[in-house]
This record gives sequence, C-alpha cells and structure tokens, in this order.
Amino acid sequence: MEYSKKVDEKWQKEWKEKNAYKFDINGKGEKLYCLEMFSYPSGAKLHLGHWFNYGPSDSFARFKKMQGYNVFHPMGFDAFGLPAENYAIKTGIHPEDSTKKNISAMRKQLEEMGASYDWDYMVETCMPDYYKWTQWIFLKLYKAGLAYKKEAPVNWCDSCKTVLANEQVINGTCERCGSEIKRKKLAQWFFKITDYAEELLQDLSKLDWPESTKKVQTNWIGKSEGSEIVFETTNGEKITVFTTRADTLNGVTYVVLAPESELVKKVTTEEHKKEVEDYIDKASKLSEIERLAVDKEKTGVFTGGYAINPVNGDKVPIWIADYVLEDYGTGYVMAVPAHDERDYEFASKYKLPIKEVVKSADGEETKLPFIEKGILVNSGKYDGLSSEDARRKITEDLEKEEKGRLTTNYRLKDWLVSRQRYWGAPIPIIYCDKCGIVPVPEEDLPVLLPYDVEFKPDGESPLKKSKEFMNCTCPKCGGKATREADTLDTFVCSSWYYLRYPDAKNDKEAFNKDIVNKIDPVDVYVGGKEHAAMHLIYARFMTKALRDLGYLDFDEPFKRLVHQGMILGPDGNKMSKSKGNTVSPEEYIDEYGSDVFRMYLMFGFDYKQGGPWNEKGIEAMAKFFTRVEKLVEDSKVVCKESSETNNIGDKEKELLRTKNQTIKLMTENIEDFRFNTAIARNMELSNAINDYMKEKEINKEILEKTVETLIILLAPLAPHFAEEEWQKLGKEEFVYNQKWPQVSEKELSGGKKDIPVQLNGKLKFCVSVDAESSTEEMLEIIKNDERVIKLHENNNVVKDIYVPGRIYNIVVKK
RNA sequence: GCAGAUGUGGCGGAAUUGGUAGACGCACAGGACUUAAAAUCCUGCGGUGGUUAAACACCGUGCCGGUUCGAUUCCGGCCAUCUGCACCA
Repeated sequence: MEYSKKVDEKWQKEWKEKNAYKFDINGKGEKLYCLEMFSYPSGAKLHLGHWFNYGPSDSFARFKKMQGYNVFHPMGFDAFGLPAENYAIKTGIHPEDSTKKNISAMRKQLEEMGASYDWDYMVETCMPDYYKWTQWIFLKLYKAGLAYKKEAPVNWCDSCKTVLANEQVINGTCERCGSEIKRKKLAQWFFKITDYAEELLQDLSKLDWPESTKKVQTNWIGKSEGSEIVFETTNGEKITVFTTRADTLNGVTYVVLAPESELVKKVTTEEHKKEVEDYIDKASKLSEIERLAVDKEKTGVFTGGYAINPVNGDKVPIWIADYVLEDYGTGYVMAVPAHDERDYEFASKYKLPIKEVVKSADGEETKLPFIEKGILVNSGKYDGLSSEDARRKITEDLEKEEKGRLTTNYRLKDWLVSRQRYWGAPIPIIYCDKCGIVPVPEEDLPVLLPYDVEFKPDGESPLKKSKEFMNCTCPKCGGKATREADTLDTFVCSSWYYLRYPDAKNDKEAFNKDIVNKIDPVDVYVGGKEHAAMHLIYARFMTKALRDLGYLDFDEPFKRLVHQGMILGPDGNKMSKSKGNTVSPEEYIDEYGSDVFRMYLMFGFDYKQGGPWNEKGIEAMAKFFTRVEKLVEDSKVVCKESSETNNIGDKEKELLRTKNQTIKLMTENIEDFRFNTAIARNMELSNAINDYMKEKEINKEILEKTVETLIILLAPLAPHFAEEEWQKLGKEEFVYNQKWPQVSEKELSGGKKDIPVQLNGKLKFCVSVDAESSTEEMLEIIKNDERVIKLHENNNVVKDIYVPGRIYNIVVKK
C-alpha cells in the first residue's frame, strides 16, 4: 500500500497487538533512559511544538533501541497549573474535567504520532496516586529542615482581590481588570535550595549538558566571595551589609536599605516618616526587573537615621532606595560612590559626599567612579595595600571586634513553593492553636484536593472557602485545627517525576529504591532551553535532597541534556493565539501521514535551533517517500529482469562505499540529534541506489542488501513507512527489531580522493589521488602534477604547505 | 537592565580540530515524455565581469579591524534579531 495515514493506522494496530514497545526492566542490553520533558495538557490537541519535541526524540529512542540498548521511554502529563484554573474561571469548566479530557485527547494523538512509549508507565501529576507522593516528599523535606515558612511578597490586585503570577502582571497592572498591582507580604513555604548552592554549582562540571545552559545555571546560582560588615546605627540597631569590596570601606559615605526591610521603621525619624512611607508604597508597585534596570533613574529618600562606619567611625546617613533588593545579600548596602557606578549616580543626584579610596595600580589618573581594583588611599593604616589584600585585612581586623567576617554569597534564592491557588497539590500541613504547625502524618496522605470548591478570585485562597477541607482535627492533640490552604508550585510536581516513571504504579512508596537506582538517572533528557534555570535546577536540587535523605544513590538526575529549538510562526514570531500565527499539525498529518510530517520536521530544521514554520518542503518530503517506494519496487524488478553478475567491480565498490559512509554518518548524526543531515545522507544513499540500478549488469545480492540497509536506516525516522516497505521486501519481523547496521571498514575504504591545491590560500584546482595511499605517495603525485609544476615555475614560491589528506597550499611572494 | 544564544544563496539549511563555502532539499530555468497539462525523468543554478561556448578573473558567510600560508570557524569592537529573568509550564 502507498504511504498515507492508513499505513500509520495499520502498523499502530500491529504494534499494539504484539506489544512492540513493552519495557522489560530485566531486558537484554544496557539500559538507556531516554526522556522528553513531559507536557502540560494545555489543550485537546498537540501543537507543532509538541511534535517538534517528541517526534525527533522518539526517533532517537528508536535508534538506540535498534542499537541494542534496553530503552526506557515513558511519557506523562504535568497536569496541575494556572492555565486550567484560568480557563475554569472563564468558562466554568472544572480544571479536573478539562485536564482529564485534554490528557486523553493528547495521549491519543501521541499514539497517532507513532511514538514508542510504554504507556504502562504513564504519570499524571494531578492524580492522587501521584500527588500523594509529592506531598510525602514535602513532609520529608519539612522534617529534614529543608522546608520552612517565612514572609515573602506576592503580586496583589486590590480590585480582583487575588494574587497574580508575574505573567498576569502587564506593565504593573492586572491583566484582568487593568488596575495597578501592589506587592504584598504573605507567610509562605520555601524549600531550602540555597543549602545546595555550592554542590549545584560544583556538579555542573559532571554533566554532559550544553555549555550555555551550564552558564545560565552558574549565573543563576551567582556565587560571589565577599564580606559581611556590621554598621551600628546611632540608635543602637545593627545593619549588616554584604560587600565584595571591603577594601573600599573607608569610602563609604552613606548606607542604603531595601525599602521593604524591617529595619527601615527602626531607623526612620519622626520627621522623615511620611516621606519614607510614601516611598515604600511607590516601590511596592515596581517589579524586580524594573527596579534593577540600570538605565532607570535612581530614586531614594533619607530616613533621618545615621550609622557608624566600623573602620573609621564616620557617621553616615541611612537612606532607602529601590535599587537595593531585600532578597539579595542582606538587603542592606554600604554605598561607596567613588567606586561603584550605581552609588556614584545616586550620590551625584542627591548631593551626597564622594570619597576616593582606591587609585589605579599603574599610577594613572583615575576618573570616578573607578570600579576596578587598585591601591588604597585615604584609608589610614590600609593605605598602600592592594585591593585584594585590603579586602582580607580589613575584614579580618573587623572580625576581631565581631563586626565583620569573610563570607560567600549566592544570588540563588530559596524556592518559594506556596501558591494561593486551587489547581495544585495541597500542602500537607495542619495549623493547631495549641501545637502550632503540625505536618500531616504520612499514613493520612494524600490530602485530597476537594472537587467542589469555589475557585473564582475573591480575596481568599480557593481552598480556604471549603469548610469541609479546612476544618480538621490536630493529629497531635486531637483538638480543632485547620489545614494549610495553599497548594504547591507545579515545579514541585515536575521536580521528581523522572523518579516516579520507572515505578509508576507503586502504591507503597514514591518509588522503590532498587528500581530507581537501576533505571535512573535519565541518560538523555530532551526539552526546551526555557527550562535552563528553573525546572532543571529544581530537579537537580530534589535529586540531591532525596539522596541525602537516603532514598536514592545518585547525585544528578539528567546525565545528558539536549535542547530542541522552537518552531516560530511563519512570521518569525513565537506562535501565540493572540498573534494569530499558530500552525496546527493536524491537517498535514491527515493529508500526508505522520511519518512525512515527522521527517519534514527533522529535515527542514536544525533540531537544536528551530526556526520559522514554512510548509514548502513538506510536499518534497512526500515525494521522497514516493521515490523510496518506487526504488523498492524497481529493485525487485531489476533483480528479476536485469542480467546478473557476481562481480564486485568499481560500481559495486562505489555503492558499498556510499552505503557504509551513510551508515557511519547517520549513526553519528542521530547520536548528536542532527536529524537534518542524517536524512540528507539517507537521500544520498537512495540516489546512489537509483544510479546503480541503471547499470546493465546488476549484482543482485549487493543491491538487495543495500536496499534493506536503506530501509533499516529509515526505520527510526519514519517508523510506519519503514515497516511497510520492509514488509514489501518480504520480511516478517518488525523492522524496528532489526539491528542497526555496522560499518564495514573494508567496504568503506578505497576510492579516489580530491586534494585541493591552493595558491596563497585560494583554491586553484584539485588533484585526484587514491584515498588509501600513504602521505608520501600522495605528496609525490601532487608535486608531479603538471599544474602544480606550472604554478611553481610561474611564481616566486616562498614555501609549500601540505596537510596530509586535506590540502596543499603554495605560498608565493608577489 | 542582567543573562544566554543567533546572523551563510531567492528559501530551509551543510561545512570534522582553522583546510575545496553552499552537502541534501525547496524554488526557479531549460530539455525529454504528453494532443496538452499534471506527475515523472535529465541538465543547469551565489554574485559580477568575461567568452559563440568554455577557460578564466574578481567579489562573497551581519558590519569594521586583527591573528594566520589559509578564517563561516579564533581574538577585539560594533549592529541586528531571538530567548529567559525566580508565581506560565
């Protein structure tokens, strides 16, 4: 049958009946855990992005299976989250209903793609049998001191009476009603990811990940070595600042506090109170990105308070300013306008003194602000020291008076996991008037998310409105108690799902330790680079925390990481419904079949790069399929009708060389997720076979074997199509169960090779040599080539450069 | 703003460690087949100049400069575009 959607259906049915993709944990071959980031069931249909992520990486998994690995390739759904809840608010359809519907539709489509998942291992994070264990992990972290509660700001819309996600805040206003948002503090749960900052940083070197992603994580962790220094205020408070430049301490002319910090109230004088409060109110309306923008004019106000510089006793004013952030460093900054750009700008604007304490080491005139390191001046006994020495010496001296210490600071913040939302895993905590915070006993898990809840925004967490959910008895004292009303960030669910897959149906534990140690860590993880920082760092943290708690024996969840690119709309912009530039895969699949579509995605784009959608080439891919069908037919006819030879002449040798070259390159390319070039090589082989079939005499055996190889090489890339053609070749086994071919070095060798000859680096002509001849032999042939001799005669030759087997360059003087 | 990428023909994209720039394909043009068209097959295809045709010459990987016998690749400086920035997943 000619390739179409019908062929897809035929083989999907066959695969299902014969259980072709069943994973056997004790199966033959080295285990290989091949995982794609699971998807959020955002709609009833797979979009182009899903196809681009899952199609090619399924081909990779199939390739590995054919190479003899015992491939574990599961799929699931990251099902909790904001969009389902928003959709529910808009339409009244319950998140659980819409999510379940979407999951079953998406699963059906993934099956239609022909992906080789073993669905017996599916996980759905919104199901109690999964989130029970998410809650269990929360309890384990809590008991280990890795989950704690503290105040933190949220985006608050006063008119909708609800907390907003950052993405719901548009230019400082609420996306729903347009009113201005404010930052408001709430008591919320955190995971202590900062405890692992150093290990998360160090272990990056162990990982086979893209360097750019490692860099993102390095910057996200943001390690800096510096000092903590204590300034006492004139009214007896202590201000501990963090600085990497303790050497400039003598140049401090004021101190700045983050507007939100607790200390502000304590240092502000009656006279400045009004001004300070107004400023704090204003700052609460800005996002962090807006506040940090260097091009934004610095603002701030004087609190009326003063602090004493511990190194020289200077009395310096205390200001508040929004360029200081509460959650970086200590939230307090010593300002050295002479040696910091932001401080300089601020001091200039507010006419604060500027005191120079570092000069350039090479004695050159310095222009302020001078932010480089140098030699100290105006610093009393520290004059003449280098910045580096002074930094240490000053801190050590202060340490004796308990006013300073060397310390390491990380930009990484603890992970805020509380969400004031309905559609998430309830946090398994109970509040008792007598006993305080009480964790839900493990045997009482899961804390079920109630179905019947009013989740429309009206100022309260949705769960708070369910009396049935909220009211409970204290597990400790048996008295009346209430539940935590917040749910967990969906990143918590996705930070451990790769551990659940291998033991997805376990109802006694989150996962069996032996099984998880056998199947995890993930060998190849495929997903978008938008996850470079958050998901990928949270998952690493979770693995390390669970290791320390004794539940698993490895340090890192994902050994190798590959990012697929993004398919943009035809206009070059990110696809979005609002821009009206979305492209739906469905019509293409109905028209051409899933393999043509998958092959086109692989051939038409660089997998790691992506690019704007363009449907032009899809027709061409369909034609390639037709050519291969014709090739298979023709080869049968040719074998019957042409005169036969047993000779292995030049033509045969050439065909065999192309075949082996194709095997070699396709193996390398697929291994490296370079599907576009892998398919190009496959096309070359099919062209070579067609050429060979035009010969008068045909070596039947070589032709047949080469056609078989062509189809086997195609099998991971176009699985249904390859099965169909394989069957046409009279085979009964699945082509998917064939061994991936090996390169024959013998058949690969031989032939001619063109060595380019250059004149001053510019190509003149090529000299043809035997590929197998030695360096000396080649050199001999090149040197004696007429054209080379002529070049020597006609030019003032300085020297010849020969890179064996690569290039021959004649350098001449003009 | 900070951070991370990317930039190659008309288009998608190739090019090992610094070694023939443009593989493979699309589009286009010419030809074969056909009453004709489609499909298919064959040939050509970076630009400019040159020639009856070739040969050949020069230019060419965002822009400017550097290192090198030789740079799409390495270095410095610009420009443009895309992505992420901690409550989207």
